[in-house]
Amino acid sequence: MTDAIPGEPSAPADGTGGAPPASAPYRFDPTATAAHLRATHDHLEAGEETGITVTVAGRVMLHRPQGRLAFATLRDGSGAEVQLFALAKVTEQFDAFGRISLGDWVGATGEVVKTKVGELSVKVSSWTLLAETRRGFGDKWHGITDVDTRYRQRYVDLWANPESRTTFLARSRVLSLTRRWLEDRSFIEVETPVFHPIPGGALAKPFTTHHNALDLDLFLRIAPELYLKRLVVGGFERVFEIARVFRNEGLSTRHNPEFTMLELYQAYGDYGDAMALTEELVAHLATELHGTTQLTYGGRPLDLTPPWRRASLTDLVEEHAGVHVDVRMPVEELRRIAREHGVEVEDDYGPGKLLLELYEKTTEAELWGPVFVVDYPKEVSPLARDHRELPDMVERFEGIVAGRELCNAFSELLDPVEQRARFEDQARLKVAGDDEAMVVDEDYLRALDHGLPPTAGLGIGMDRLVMLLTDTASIRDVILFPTLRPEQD
RNA sequence: GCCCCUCUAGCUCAAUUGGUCAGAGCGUCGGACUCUUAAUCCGCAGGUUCUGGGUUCGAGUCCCAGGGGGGGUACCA
Repeated sequence: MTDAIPGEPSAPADGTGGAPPASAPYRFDPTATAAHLRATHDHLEAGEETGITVTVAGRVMLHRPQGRLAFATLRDGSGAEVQLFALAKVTEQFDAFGRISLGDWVGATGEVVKTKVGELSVKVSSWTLLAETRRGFGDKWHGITDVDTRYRQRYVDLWANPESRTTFLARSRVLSLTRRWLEDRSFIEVETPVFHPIPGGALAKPFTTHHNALDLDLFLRIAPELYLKRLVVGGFERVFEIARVFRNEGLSTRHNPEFTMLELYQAYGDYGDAMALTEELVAHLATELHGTTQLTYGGRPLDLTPPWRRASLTDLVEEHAGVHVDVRMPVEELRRIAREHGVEVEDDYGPGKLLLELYEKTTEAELWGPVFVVDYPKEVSPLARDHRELPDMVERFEGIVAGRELCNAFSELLDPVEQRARFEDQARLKVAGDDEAMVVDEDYLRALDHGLPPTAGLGIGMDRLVMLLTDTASIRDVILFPTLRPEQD
């Protein structure tokens, strides 16, 4: 209805004009959604009228004024579209209806009908402009394909590209279904601090910030793990948190500096329970979203049907690198094997680190999965409990799905004395220059002193899980507002 | 951090080997039209070709630097 000014706001400096129009109502009461109308009135014959009056509201996606008639296609929050059908004889302010612009928000009241050619419509008796667009709305056929615009102006992407909308609705469902599924199994959802005085629970570089009143340096959490286990000590036997975590690392199609991690802890369980829980949860989500656990990802089949394969890390290395390795081999031999397989090694790598490097460089990328990679070296797993059979190993697994890590879990380390020793090993690495190593968390050790029962712990990258379930290639396609460099004028 | 690719009206895209090439469709604005479906038809407006240098008689096109974005790699769960 107004001049859409390309690129720049057109509103006069005095603040008059522009959206929303002065005439916009303060509230509006739609009585039906487009999806509802389609579901209930699709059977109408062409030309049939119902006598039923409804009020709808949404954004104008197409507009076809035609003399004494005018049509507009309205899309609303239901994601569906319904046609508005205006006639000079029937519709109030008919002339103005003919000047609606693509992208305007319109509310309209009228009878549910099908036009002579069979299009379900609201025959508009009265209508109101709820907001007008002052920016061009994008190509009505191609939508918005420029990825910069899609990420920076998600509000445009969501309207212009239905598949984007579908993906984010799927994300919302995944979170909702996950909560319900866990609550049905007696897990309670908790919230733990985002500000940590000591970064912990994972090996990663933190963001730092400062609290002025306390004159205190704080870290944005890299994982909620240590707080959640404190809650198990406190008697919350099954807890979970859907936690935004922050890691000061590179960006990629699989990495965003802030991302969402589901962590859960289950008292009296071990890592075998965590595997069962993981595969059941993921299968449940796939079934709810797609009606099947047989999916495709990036054009490749992906069968999420439980049970998933379980294979030890060392067996997988043998399978893919063709070499038998064991964490108890002499460190020189492991170093030689690693070098032979083109793995760059540092002098201070112990046997466990060498084994992990060998696995990550030769094997991990070859795995499509789903597969649980089971049993990791103690040296690289400071929070996991000693393996009940294998020396120098811990009860830990990672789930690899579609060639990438989806989750990480273990039988939790319970013993405060052992935990202190692990922390101190980490602290030595930190001093030696490893800025991802952990530091000693005295309060966490004190919590363990109070007694942590046998506990299974699990962390799932929810962004990556949503990628799997929506068949999207980049994590930016499942994060509404991904981290980008700021625009500059 | 490093490497490669990319950036033209609001949107989607064109512009032989550097040579009136700055264009089209859609959208916007104005007009016509009583059942349209990406409606159709007529008309107007709309660009510092990401920015800044350079080479050249001549640069959207080639070179350099910077910026945004994408992909890969490194680091990284």
